[in-house]
Amino acid sequence: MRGTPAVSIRDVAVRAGVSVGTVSNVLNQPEVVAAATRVRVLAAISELGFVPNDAARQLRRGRSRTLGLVVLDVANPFFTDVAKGVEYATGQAGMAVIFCNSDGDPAKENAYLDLLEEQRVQGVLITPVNTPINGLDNRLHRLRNRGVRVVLLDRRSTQSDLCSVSVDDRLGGELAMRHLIEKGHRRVAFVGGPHDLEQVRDRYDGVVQALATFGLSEGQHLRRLETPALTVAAGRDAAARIVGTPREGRATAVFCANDLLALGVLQGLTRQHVRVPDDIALVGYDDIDFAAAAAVPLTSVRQPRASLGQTAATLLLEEANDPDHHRHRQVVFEPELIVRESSDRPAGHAAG
Amino acid sequence: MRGTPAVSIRDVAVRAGVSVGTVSNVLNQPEVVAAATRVRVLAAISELGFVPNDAARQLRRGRSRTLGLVVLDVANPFFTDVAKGVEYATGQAGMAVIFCNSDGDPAKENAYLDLLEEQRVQGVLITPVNTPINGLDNRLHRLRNRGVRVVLLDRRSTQSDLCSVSVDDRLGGELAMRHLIEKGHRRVAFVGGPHDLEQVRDRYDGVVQALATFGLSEGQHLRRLETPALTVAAGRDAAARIVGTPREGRATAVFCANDLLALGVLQGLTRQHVRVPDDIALVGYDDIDFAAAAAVPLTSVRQPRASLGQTAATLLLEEANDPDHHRHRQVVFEPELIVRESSDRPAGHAAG
DNA sequence: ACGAAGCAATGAATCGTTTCATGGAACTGG
DNA sequence: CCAGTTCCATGAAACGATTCATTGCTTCGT
Repeated sequence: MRGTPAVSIRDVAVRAGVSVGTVSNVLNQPEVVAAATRVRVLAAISELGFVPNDAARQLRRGRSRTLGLVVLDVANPFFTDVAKGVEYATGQAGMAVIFCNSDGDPAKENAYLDLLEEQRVQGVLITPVNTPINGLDNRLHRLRNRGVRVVLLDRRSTQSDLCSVSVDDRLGGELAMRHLIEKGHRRVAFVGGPHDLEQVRDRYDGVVQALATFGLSEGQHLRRLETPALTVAAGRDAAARIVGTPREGRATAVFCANDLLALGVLQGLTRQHVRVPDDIALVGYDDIDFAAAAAVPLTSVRQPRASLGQTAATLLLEEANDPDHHRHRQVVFEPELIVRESSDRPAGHAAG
Repeated sequence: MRGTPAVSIRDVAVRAGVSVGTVSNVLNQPEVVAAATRVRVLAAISELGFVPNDAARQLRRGRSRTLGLVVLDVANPFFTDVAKGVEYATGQAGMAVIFCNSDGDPAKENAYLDLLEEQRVQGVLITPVNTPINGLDNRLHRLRNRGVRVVLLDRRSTQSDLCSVSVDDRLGGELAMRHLIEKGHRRVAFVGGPHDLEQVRDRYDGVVQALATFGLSEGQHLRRLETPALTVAAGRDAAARIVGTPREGRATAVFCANDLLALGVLQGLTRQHVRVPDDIALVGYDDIDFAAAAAVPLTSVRQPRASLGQTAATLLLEEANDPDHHRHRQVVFEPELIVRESSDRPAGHAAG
């Protein structure tokens, strides 16, 4: 009942009446083996149900067939979509992904990096917990020195000695704000925070940029509501603050630094019987699946999530396959504004 | 610049002036090594930055330190939460998880199982694409015969030779329906499908059971709307059908087989200016995070997702650590009704 | 008919660990 | 002082694959 003793390449060799080297050749470079022999070996493999032991192969070859993906939160749809992109690219190349969840905790991140190093992964795709300000953090640096390739995910590498794949957050903010301005909104609230998150800052800068483009002053047309986190609860609170202000000075549109905030704002507004988009327009960021699924479908800035993952994986494989000619690249994707009902009405046309 | 040649246990041995066996002992059973020696070896390890090669260890030991998790969809919050539970349990035990996404495609599932077999994983936690009607499907059977332990996730094993971890869907349906009946609803729509999904059927059966408990007839009080899938779009369509029926005969409450459907129904109703819960009460299933985040917070049946994953992993580790005394178990969790605003109003009290 | 060349297959060495039989040193008690 | 224990450390074998120098056959050209 307990597992049958594992079948090794040696058993296959015996069964097929050839040497182990030949079996290995059938597996790895079938073209050098005579057709008749190959057929015989394949038959033996299938009769015995032989499955190669990857540990042995890896040991001999010196490198593994896997790569690590370290994200901040598995439960975040953003990262699962990125993961799908990674999976797609690696699947094509016959590689496996070890999916790790740092949960934003540096200790967990470290533990996973250790594990990945023990696994001798070909490389690591990572959204680091601590944004590497000046080049890489020590830990990642050490990894690289050991021959583990590193690609930053959703983070822009400031140094050119490292591949990175990110999205232009400034542009995203600008797109969203231009849309609201064009719809006629002149009092807009920006909801997001903490403001020292690079992504929040960049999106805000884009907003300011859009105002400038239209010759509108920041002080007069923009109100910034800082939140303690990018969560639904924080959005709900922000909505309360917005509704709390007298109607005359109240923003006619809200742009949130991510969709969770926007969903929270929507919930808060709904609770206070403020209608979206009739009374207040709403724009989110990320275009997670639930943005389109909201009670009022949410306008949002879409990031090419799957492409992010796929490109990151491709860069890594590229470097792995030809380390000598590899030039590190910093790929920056452009986000796209998806207009839906939550902002699709000219400002000030509240239908009673 | 390219990676330094890897440091092996032999280098550590030389540096510390001991034999390789001793270094290995420091790593695996420190207590048998004299304190002074141990200190010296540990110093050498840290000076050289030695990281053990897991492939070699695995090859020698014959088993790996990893386990596979195969789910139907990484992007589904249900599975990511399960994954978190798995991760928690395995992290405790110092094991790694290879997270695989079958996407409901038998071919992908198969490819991943091959890969996991090559990795010689200790075991596999899987929600199989094809529900194993009579015991295991061939593929999983073969795996088991090879010594790979298998635990079914979110599927009940009908045979006692296999561990499984699932949730009582019938009870979940019953809880939801009792709640609606107690709130005074007497015309309820059940939205879900396709009806040959076991989970949909079980939840429906629970609903019928609840009606019976209250002595209410199925024909008179229940209307079943079958959907082609458990998606937001399908929910939206269902809402249109509900709103399409004349007010007198219209359901006063809707129970959806999952939260995606419920969110779709909510969207559809909102679009038609039907208010929830004032005009129609709404109950979902799964209690995904976005249920609480909906414009009208959704009542839903919560499944202990993380516990599912954690328990599955624990069962597997248990079996792995002591195969001889292991008794296969089929764990069935109880779901819990989380009442929120979407159903928290007595029937027929529409506020104008 | 003989040497060269080409093609297939061989089998030993190797990767980095763990494991375990063996050995030596240091103690113990009589 | 010796036999018996205990305690540590040693070093070679083994895990299952890949790799490559070597060998054995054919075939070909002359």
